[in-house]
Amino acid sequence: MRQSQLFTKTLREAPADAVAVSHMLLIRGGFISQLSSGIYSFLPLGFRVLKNIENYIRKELEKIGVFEVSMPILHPAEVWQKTGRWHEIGEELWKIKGRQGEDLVLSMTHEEVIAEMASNFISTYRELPLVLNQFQIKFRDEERPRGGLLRLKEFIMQDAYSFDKSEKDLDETYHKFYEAYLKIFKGLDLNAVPVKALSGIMGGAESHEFMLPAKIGEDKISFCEKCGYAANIETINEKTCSKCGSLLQQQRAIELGHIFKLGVKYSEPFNIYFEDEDGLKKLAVMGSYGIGLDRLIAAIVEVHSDEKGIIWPLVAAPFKIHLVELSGKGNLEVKNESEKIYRDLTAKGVEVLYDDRSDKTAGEKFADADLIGCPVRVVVSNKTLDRQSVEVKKRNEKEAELVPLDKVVASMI
RNA sequence: CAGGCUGUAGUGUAACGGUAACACGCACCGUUCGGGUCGGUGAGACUCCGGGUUCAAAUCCCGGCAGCCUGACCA
Repeated sequence: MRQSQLFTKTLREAPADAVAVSHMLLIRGGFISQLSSGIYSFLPLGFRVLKNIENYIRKELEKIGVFEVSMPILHPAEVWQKTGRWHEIGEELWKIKGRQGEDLVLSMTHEEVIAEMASNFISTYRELPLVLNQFQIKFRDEERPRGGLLRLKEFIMQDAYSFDKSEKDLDETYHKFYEAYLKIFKGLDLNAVPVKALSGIMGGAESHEFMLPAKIGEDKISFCEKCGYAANIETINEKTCSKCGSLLQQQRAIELGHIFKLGVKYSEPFNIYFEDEDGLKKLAVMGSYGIGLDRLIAAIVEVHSDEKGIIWPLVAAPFKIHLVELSGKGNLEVKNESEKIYRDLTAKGVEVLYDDRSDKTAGEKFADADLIGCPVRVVVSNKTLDRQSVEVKKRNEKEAELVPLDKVVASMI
């Protein structure tokens, strides 16, 4: 993509009301744009990040055998009344009226809808376990949205729902997600720690939250920096790590994901019965598993930035390579060589943001590249061409290196 | 929702109660070209909205609305 044509530009200063680092940088870099409190648009750069993360998570979850679906965000009140959550959940549940005066709910979560749907299809143990996944908008009428993307009224969630034959089978499915989530966060360079948690309005027996230690975090956890052990709700007052014995740190953390063993809380009201091997009718045992993608983006930026801007992990980066040409007004050789590299890399399927702007100085281009934070910056200038090469610098490293022109494309694939 | 803070151009900031200024950004001209070059010209604001006080309100008062921060809940 050519930066000269990119919608939206970077800002030198963050809006005065931005406090969170991620909020400031995402606004300054032109990733998001606020519509109102807790409601944001994704601009081209931000949308690419969102889609990259979504695709990454999708790939990882496909490995544990999920099927992807897409459920409505507009729900008839009846399904929410069936489980009692229509009344149980307070103001946070977004209720609206249809033109006939009928009550509707905006998708706060999808247990009800998936249970309603699954009840029509599950009939035998042979169909279990079943795991359905989606990436869908959630609406929550938050009392107080905050920190840019950290806490929103409307956000995208990866939410999966599992149906098992027994508690024991659910344990297995649950464990698969537990491991998959750890892997997903790790792949995004996030050191998230699982913490045993309360199930809250989701109900069910057991649940784990995946917490990322971060200054801006809203929750407190006891966390061992040595081995990654985190105290759960029962052991929150422990002083030392029960694994390695070192002192636990009280830390603020961001909740990135939450997994639940729901049991039969939803399968019961929706009659999700199946026939088991012995011909007996049994209730399917459910689990649910969710990650907030917008918050995930904010969290990445919170822990991966410096004073100059964002440092995206490879899988999240809007572009893998930021190609910067310093042709000034007239250096055709630099221009032509840059265009060629851009064409060649793009043809090979490499995602390149090409700073072809002719009205910007080198300093501005560098500042923007640092702010936007693509993992690799490639500079083409008369200086580098004198040596028949380009300059390659990783965003998370200090030193740049020269790469010969004839090896550039190959080295980037 | 309770408490607090703040609303001035796209962004950041000014303006004693005297009729809105500066920087960045944007447009144009020239200049410069490896870390936000320099100079010039120009466009851009019913000072959030509604009342009130006053000869006079961005400024003081009241009421709304909006945004942010602190709490609880959550991804």
